[in-house]
Amino acid sequence: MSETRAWRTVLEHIETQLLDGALRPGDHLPGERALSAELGVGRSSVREALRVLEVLGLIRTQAGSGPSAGAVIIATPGGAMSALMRLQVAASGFPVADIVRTRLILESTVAGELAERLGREASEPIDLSAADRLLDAMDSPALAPAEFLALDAEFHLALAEASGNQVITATMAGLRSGIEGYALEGLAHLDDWQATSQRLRGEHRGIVAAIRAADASSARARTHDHISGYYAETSIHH
Amino acid sequence: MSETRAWRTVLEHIETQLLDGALRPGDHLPGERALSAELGVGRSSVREALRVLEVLGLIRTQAGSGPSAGAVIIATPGGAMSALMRLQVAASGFPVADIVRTRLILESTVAGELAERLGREASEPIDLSAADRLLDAMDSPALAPAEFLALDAEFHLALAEASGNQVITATMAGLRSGIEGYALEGLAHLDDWQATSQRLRGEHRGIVAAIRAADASSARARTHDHISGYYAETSIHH
DNA sequence: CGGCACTGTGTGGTCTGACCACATCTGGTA
DNA sequence: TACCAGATGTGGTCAGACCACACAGTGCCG
Repeated sequence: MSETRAWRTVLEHIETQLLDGALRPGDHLPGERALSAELGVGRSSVREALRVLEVLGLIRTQAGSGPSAGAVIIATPGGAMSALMRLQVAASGFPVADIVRTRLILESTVAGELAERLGREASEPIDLSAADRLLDAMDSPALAPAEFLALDAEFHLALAEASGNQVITATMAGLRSGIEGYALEGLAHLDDWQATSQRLRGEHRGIVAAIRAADASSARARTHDHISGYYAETSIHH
Repeated sequence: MSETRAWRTVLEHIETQLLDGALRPGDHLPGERALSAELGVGRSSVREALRVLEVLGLIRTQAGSGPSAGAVIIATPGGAMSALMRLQVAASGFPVADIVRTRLILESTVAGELAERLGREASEPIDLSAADRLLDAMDSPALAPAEFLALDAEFHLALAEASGNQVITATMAGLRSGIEGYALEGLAHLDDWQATSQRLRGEHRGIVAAIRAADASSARARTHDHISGYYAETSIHH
């Protein structure tokens, strides 16, 4: 039973102190070398534990010396840890409907913002060339659904990238990958793939046109309709 | 560009392969020594990254050799998305500004939708009791910034949960954990914490009131102002 | 006397090399 | 054929060595 892995003991030690109140937000942790000696484990094990705590948002590390930035700092109250872990363990797949609704929110907003910015500031030009290129690529005749889907994904991501918000881009990439399978399955069962793909291509161009026209509300609406229509047609339900 | 911490490059490398589909559940990762050589980082850095992935439930490690238990295995069935998001946010270091902008979009929309649904459908009642409870908890006198921050995080998450969209809830949790450290730091440097906390509490109540009044546009605006005001005041910049 | 550059010290960040325990594979033996 | 001891390679861990950085003095110079 004493088979506990070394970094675990470090994690448990800190977690215990957090729950006890011995460590409170804002406190400094002992140095890595001190923890290592105190707990009888190697510094590398201490670091593995600290890395976990850091990624979980419980800790902030800062090199150098001095009071404000010398050691490691607890950044979050104790209960957050188990909560975070539970949350992440419980994540056994999201409902597709939730993914779609989130796409709607994010992408509509992105399209609207692009249009607004393009209308407002000429200083920092918005680069839609990537989107244009993908638009053309999707016009290739006899494109298989899977190939179209890949280009479509790139197109939507290109708009997000044009917006410059890395978080939205990454989130969209994640969402997309989460439903890729469903999306492909939906396309494969379509009655008239040719007609659908033509409609989707038209909608894509409409979105870009609305952005270029600096028509934010149209860009938002077209994006919204494009995505919701897509999932409605491909019969993707929760 | 060598600014990136070594273990992050490992994390990003694996994350990319996961999103690409190059690594699928059940696959074996290269050995720690191989990864170390391949990415040009030390084995200790590889281990720190693997430890994070393990705690996040994305990976299983097993000592020894042989096919079934030799290397490291991707253990995720596909629900890894929230873990991935948290990873992307917390580990790959997004600009704080992007995180804030994404919060603005997501949370404003959530508040607006809650208000709309509360006004429309009486069939499926919206449960705001958790939010109410946290509202009261935040009224405790002499609450330290860190404690307030924890309750604040729970409050915002409670609204997301009330909306029922699991993706948004998970994303918000990830975003939040990604900037917790910065947020705390910002609060610690405030001139008048008492006044600020009182204002924030008032804004919280205003948001909930707007939702209860089924006033979607007000709920959206109040949420937007609350969040953007918060980050403006705490001087959190990218 | 006041400010500024320099040096010392301790921290996290990283790499390397070395063990250990274990699961597996190998090959030889009964 | 059946079985068992060594070879092999993996993750788990440790110790030691640098580096870059942030700070606290220190002391020269204006």
